[in-house]
Amino acid sequence: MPETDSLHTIGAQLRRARLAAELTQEQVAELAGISRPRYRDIETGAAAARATTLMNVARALGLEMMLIPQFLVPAVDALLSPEAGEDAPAFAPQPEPDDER
Amino acid sequence: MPETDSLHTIGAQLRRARLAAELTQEQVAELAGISRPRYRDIETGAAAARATTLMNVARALGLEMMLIPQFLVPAVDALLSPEAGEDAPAFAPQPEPDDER
DNA sequence: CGATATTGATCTGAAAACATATCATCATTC
DNA sequence: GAATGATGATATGTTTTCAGATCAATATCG
Repeated sequence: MPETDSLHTIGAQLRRARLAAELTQEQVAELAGISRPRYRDIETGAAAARATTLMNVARALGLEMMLIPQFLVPAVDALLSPEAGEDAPAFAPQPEPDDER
Repeated sequence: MPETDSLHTIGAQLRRARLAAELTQEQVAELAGISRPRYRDIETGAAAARATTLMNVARALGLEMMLIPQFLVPAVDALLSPEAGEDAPAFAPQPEPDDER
């Protein structure tokens, strides 16, 4: 069970959110403060991002990274399933200046 | 808002889950397949883990990493609030968030 | 057709996450 | 007080993420 599966799952989720928001890879990368090639690798599952990078990318797409107790995952999935694909309502791409260096 | 806040938030969450499970840092590190110093840095928020590493750590603690649409975060938080986290009965006694419909 | 936009891909080099080893601190317990 | 166990911390070296640049493939459109 290579963790490449997890990477592809995350990437697919990001891609769906990105297309739903009608953003290009470059725009998401810009919002998340990373380069386009890097975002491409994350979205295609070619490479793992850092936790902080993934959080920035997720927020740029109107998503939030959360740690859920495993026994509550079904309940959360139930919350997600009905309106998972809702065309994004008020989603505010904030410039989010971050990433020290 | 530096992302060190995010790291501390995640770390605190991991620590709470670890103590609830009565595991040592070394045991969690072993379960997650990383070294103890590395897990310590993650738990204390001293350093960011890779997304894959964070997922392995989370699973070792009975947690699952999920990407939640931001507008659903309050609902998920409500699910988590009662007694998030430890000795898990097969299903949670949900206090029925008196949410209208 | 030619121009533009989006995405896929590769290369170089720097920065950060990793392992491993070692030592310090602070409890607890004998 | 000495021994044990858990945690904090530092140092060295390897691996991987990252930026930035560049080029190719595939649309889409005037």
